[in-house]
Order: sequence, then C-alpha cells, then structure tokens
Amino acid sequence: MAPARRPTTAATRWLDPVEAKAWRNFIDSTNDLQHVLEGDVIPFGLTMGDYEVLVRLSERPERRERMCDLASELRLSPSGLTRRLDGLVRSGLVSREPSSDDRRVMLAVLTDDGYDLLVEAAPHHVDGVRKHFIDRMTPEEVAALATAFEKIRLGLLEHQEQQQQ
Amino acid sequence: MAPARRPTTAATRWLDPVEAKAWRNFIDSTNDLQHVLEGDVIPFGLTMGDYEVLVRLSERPERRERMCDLASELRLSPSGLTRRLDGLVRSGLVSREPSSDDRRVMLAVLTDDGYDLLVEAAPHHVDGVRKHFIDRMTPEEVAALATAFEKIRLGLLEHQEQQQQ
DNA sequence: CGGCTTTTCTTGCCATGACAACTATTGTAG
DNA sequence: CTACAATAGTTGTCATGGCAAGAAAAGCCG
Repeated sequence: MAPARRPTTAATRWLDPVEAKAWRNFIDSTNDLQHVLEGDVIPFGLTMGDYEVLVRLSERPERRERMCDLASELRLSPSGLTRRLDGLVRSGLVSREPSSDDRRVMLAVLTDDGYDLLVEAAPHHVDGVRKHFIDRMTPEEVAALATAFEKIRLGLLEHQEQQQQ
Repeated sequence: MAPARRPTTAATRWLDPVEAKAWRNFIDSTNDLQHVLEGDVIPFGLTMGDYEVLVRLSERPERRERMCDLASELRLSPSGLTRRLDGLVRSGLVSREPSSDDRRVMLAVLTDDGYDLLVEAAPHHVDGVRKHFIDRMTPEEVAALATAFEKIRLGLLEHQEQQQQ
C-alpha cells in the first residue's frame, strides 16, 4: 500500500492494479477471517490461540512438545507461550511436565480433557474454514493458493534464517 | 486444522491434503509476513498499525476521515482507534478535528508531517511486500489470488452483515 | 416540542503478548 | 575440571486493543 500521491523520485516498483488488489484483498480477508473463526471456538471456551495450541500438541507423538518448539511453531515469544499455557493448565486442558532428558526443558502435554475438547471443537472450526475460505474458491484456486503460499512461506523462512546470523 | 486422531462419527467434511496445505501455508505465511513487514516500518518509528492509519488517511479526500469509518476499515474497535490515534497525535503525524456537520464526530486528519513520513516509509514497505509476497508468485498466481481473496472478502462481508441483524 | 433511541467517541478495566532481566541447566574451550 | 557461553523457561513491566459504561449529540415519534 502506498500513499495516494506518490513520490516521483522513487526507484521503487509500485504495485500494479492486480497486485494491489491481491495484496489489499489478502490483508482485509486475513483480518476478517481471524475474527470470524474466533467465533467458532468461543462456545467451547477457547480462543483461536488456545485452539492452535491444542491442535499442535495433538499432532505430536505422545501429544507433548517442548515449550520452545511449540513457541516457534505458534510464532509466540517464550513468555507469550508461558502465559498462554498458564491459562490452558488452569482449565486442565494441558499439563506441564519436566523433561527427563534435559532439566531445563518443560514439556506441554495435551490432557485427555484437552483432547476431548479438541475433538468436540474441531468440526466447528473446520466447518468455518470451509465456509469462509476453502469453499469460496474453485479447486484450481485452492491448489494455486497452496503452492503460492508454500513459496511465500519458504521465502520467509529463508529470510528469517539469514537475519539470525 | 483437525486433531491428529479424528472423531469417526463426525459429519464434517474434513480438509483433503491440498486444502489442508493451502490453509496451513496461508496461516503460517500470514503470521510470518506480519512480523517481517513490521520490521520495514520500525526505522521510521512506526508500527504496521500506525502505517495503516497513515495510508488510509492519505487515500481520503482532504486526507481526513471520520473515526468510526476509519475504525471499521482498519478492523479496530472504537476504543482501539482512539488509543492508536492518541499515539499518532502525540507524534504529530495526525491531528483531531471536530466535524462541523455533526458535533459527535471527530475527524482524523493526516498532517503534513504525517504525509511526509508516509512518503518516506512507503517505498520500504512496498519493497517488503514485493520481496516477500508478490514477487514470490507467478503473475498467474497473483491474479488467481486477487480473485480468490476478492470472493473470500465478499463472503465474509455478507456473513458479517447477516450477523448484525 | 419533549422524551426515547441511536450513533459517535472516550474512559476504566482487563486479557494478550513482547522485551529485558533473571535463574537453572547444558555445552564448550582452555 | 573449571570457567564461559549458549539454551530454556519464568517473571516484571509495558504497549496494544477489546468490552462495558458513560457523555454528548443527533434522529425519531408521539
């Protein structure tokens, strides 16, 4: 997005109309989508953030994962994850367990209650994803989007690795 | 996203592999993209939220807009926008001006300083959008994405209008 | 005109999450 | 083996932003 009146001296390649439309529609959709999907998990007493934690843990062997790995998957800072887990532990959906390998490490473990709630909530979440996202597109568009965002994701990953050095 | 072991009784149409990939790549990209683009405007003392305010105002006639309209464009609550403007007003990039038409209304006005800073920052932002988003895709993918997200956006808009009734 | 509702914005209070500082543990180099 | 560095997690403090309540203005209806 650019200011309405553009500097004439810039060497920047501005977005053409199609590119601008892609970008703006993407931004707006992302925002609205997050809000709408939030509504699908509220009846289960969850935020989308909570839900994401349960999903990621459910995908791990033994339904457990190191805090730092979970944090980077969820794009949360270490402290952010600590506090998110505080809430989930209070509700009994997740428990903390010290690792036997490395005594610095704390494992987040999905409890049976957490798993049951996830199984209950997931259909509603997926219905929402279908209704507002997947089923709005043609299968060709879905496929194009999958490959496009795969490239975007990998590009971002590379960029972040470079930054760390 | 679904739990790793799925309920066998569900009537939900789960996501097939391509759909799941599209969804997950979209989610992850969105998160990372926001973080990266944030970095492009930090050198100008801005957050992406601030930057968005400046952009929207710059696109309006007279570079001014009613608070409530701006809030809904930016997907911010009224109070959220009030506080965001507090910061921008303090930095002198935006000023508040009561409307002469309707004395309830407060107009947010982009100052000359705000406009100048936007003009300075925009090339860097657009470079980032190109590098990490637009230029990662083929032109066909960009076009497909523009139409796909157009439909998604309109679908969400409809849904939100229905909810309001 | 007089009251009732609606709209617009602001403020109090709260949840989320980031950064920096700190502790504890592990890895590494001399 | 001992120091030093790197890693993992928690806590204090702060900024962001949402909801509910309130104030002020506008619209509507009898």
